[in-house]
Amino acid sequence: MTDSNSHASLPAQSIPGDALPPVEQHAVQYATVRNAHETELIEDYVELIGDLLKHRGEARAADIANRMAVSQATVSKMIRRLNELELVTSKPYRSLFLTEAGQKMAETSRARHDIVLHFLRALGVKDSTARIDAEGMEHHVSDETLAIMQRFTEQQQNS
Amino acid sequence: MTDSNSHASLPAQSIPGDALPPVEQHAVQYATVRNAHETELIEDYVELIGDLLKHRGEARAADIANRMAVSQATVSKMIRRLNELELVTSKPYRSLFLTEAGQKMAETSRARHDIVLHFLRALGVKDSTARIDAEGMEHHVSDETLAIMQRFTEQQQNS
DNA sequence: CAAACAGTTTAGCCTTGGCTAACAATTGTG
DNA sequence: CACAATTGTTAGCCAAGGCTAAACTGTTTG
Repeated sequence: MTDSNSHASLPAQSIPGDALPPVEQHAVQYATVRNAHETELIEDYVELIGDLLKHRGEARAADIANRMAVSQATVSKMIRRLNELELVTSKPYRSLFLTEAGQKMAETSRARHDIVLHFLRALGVKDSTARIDAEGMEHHVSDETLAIMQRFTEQQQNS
Repeated sequence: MTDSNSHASLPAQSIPGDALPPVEQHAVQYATVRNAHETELIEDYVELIGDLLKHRGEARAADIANRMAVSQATVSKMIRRLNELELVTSKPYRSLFLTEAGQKMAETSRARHDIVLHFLRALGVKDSTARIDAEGMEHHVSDETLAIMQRFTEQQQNS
């Protein structure tokens, strides 16, 4: 399969997924993924907190624990980290709030998430699957790809 | 799967990414991602070992370390795990080999990886970006979405 | 054939992100 | 208003996946 594209210019490395990439490039791929993993969870929390604030007016640790299917202790520990990172403010036994940095992160994450989700739906993936896939994919989609996904979704809609 | 949209019945949840999903569904999303993370690294190793065997005839720990941009000690430890999981066989100071289970996993991973990579290229993402994104995305794409991606790529090519 | 070098493994450390159990504070109700 | 229920926190455990440093093989070569 897959000579790829037949007509375009593509002077790039392209070619099938056949040969091994050069070591340095390969290393960058893996390092990028590893890196993404470090921020992933943080972003998920911040994004969720943002959503809860928006739709519920408050974000309680218990809510987060339920929605993430994780123990309250885990959430509590995580909130301490988010505090240290100055992404949220929290007084014990009160709702959480996002700092400015937190809000910015929440918006960015939410936007990425929505673009990926809408793209998958536009592609023809059914809703429940799209939601799951989007949750996993969102942290691994580059800006370049994101832009293309968005364009694709728009085209699909005006048709 | 995948009649999808526009005309069909879809009584489903659909609608914008606007409302919060019901708690249980939300929980499943996160749990699925967490789960994927556990196997991700394993799959990456197995896939890479398979590729090295195929293209180089042997898979040495040093190679893996270089390509993954990780220390040799880390690789060594990981190989012990892969051994325990009966995915690879290794004699000390010799090349690695995949067990049957390992080969199967390598092929599956490789196939997923290629589908995602080719899809991204077909979408118009440039090669170097596509490689990075594919590396991160491959573990989070459902079979349903994968099938759709493959179909899309094929259509794109016969045009 | 011994020494140097490259490759591998082991030991021991660190951080993250889970968990349970026990305790503390807040809220809601009889 | 007291006390039960809910919610949050803390302590202490575990596994995974990194790291460096040190020890050990195996191979190459002077």
